[in-house]
Amino acid sequence: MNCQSFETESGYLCVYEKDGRVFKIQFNQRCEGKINREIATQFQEYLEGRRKTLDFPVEVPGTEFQKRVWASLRKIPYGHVVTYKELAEKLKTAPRAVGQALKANPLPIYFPCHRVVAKDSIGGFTGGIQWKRMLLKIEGCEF
DNA sequence: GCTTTTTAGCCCG
DNA sequence: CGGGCTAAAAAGC
Repeated sequence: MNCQSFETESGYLCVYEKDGRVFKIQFNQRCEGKINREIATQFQEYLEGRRKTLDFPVEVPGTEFQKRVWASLRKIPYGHVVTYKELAEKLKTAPRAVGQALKANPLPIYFPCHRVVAKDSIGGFTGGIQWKRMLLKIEGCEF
């Protein structure tokens, strides 16, 4: 596992890689370099199973609805899963709309969309269902 | 702008 | 399995 941080024209970028797959994470301008390295460390610790929550300030682009859904993801406890339907009921919307919003998740792991599964299956995950399985496994959740 | 299609779901027969 | 429901976003007009 490798995790690095860079400065780019639009903000800071954190890249982490495992098993040949790459996640790229973009941060807003307000993140200090010091905080940025701290963030990279948080991701690394999470992937090694030594950290349960990621916590740092971030601003992501999205509609009001999407941001509301993403925020709600962070209330799902570590190692716990909910279904699209349960989340939809909580947010007073429809399961498919939740799926749409999760698909647009700009910051996986920080917004733990892998903790949302379908009623009778694991559901989807952008960039590979293997990631979802792996992340759940890290959290000790066999699915 | 307004209309149609698409979607990481779900339920019923 | 196959349709019908559904809300949001994207694509089409």
